[in-house]
Amino acid sequence: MIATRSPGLGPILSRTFYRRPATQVARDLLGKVLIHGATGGVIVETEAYLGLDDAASHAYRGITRRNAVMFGPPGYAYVYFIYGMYECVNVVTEPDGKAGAVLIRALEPLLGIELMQSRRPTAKRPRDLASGPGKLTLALGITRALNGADVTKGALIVRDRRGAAPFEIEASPRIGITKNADLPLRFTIKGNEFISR
DNA sequence: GGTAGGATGGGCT
DNA sequence: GCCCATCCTACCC
Repeated sequence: MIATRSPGLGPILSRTFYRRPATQVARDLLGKVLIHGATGGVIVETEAYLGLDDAASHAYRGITRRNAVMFGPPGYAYVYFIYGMYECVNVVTEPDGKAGAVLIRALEPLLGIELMQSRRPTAKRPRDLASGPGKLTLALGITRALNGADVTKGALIVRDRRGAAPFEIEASPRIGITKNADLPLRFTIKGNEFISR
């Protein structure tokens, strides 16, 4: 089902949008468009990661060199390296000084699809291009060089969308974690075929 | 349709 | 030295 596809990009999301609780931002990012350079897609799956109270969060044990961006001002990218091979992208939420971020887990490809395919030669079908946090960073060319980048301006941005069909939000447990794994902090566009599972 | 196992290296105890 | 906010291939229904 392609419930979200239709043209009409709106304005870039403001810093105020991100200066809110991670759980709220995670829900509200669904249906928005993540863009890097000539490539981009509709956000169809997110996860909220909280701060010092969330054992699954990189921020749980306090500030370190890796996670420092999560403790800074909202509206910046937190990109980290995982499993020796992949990178994942978050947007930082909450006011400056309070840790929180939203992991972008899946996109419905929208812009620069041919370029994404060339970056993801193992993808057999469009739904495999960006249906996972490591896949979408490859498809969009997002690397750790973008850690700390301002997502309210520049090459990596999130834009609103006009004229998209309405959708339902489904909440479920976060994927791939073992600690604090019961909370329903994963959000998906219900029925969308581009989610990670 | 489904899943088990391996790849691969930074981060932190 | 162990733990990962993962993905792909091979193999089995």
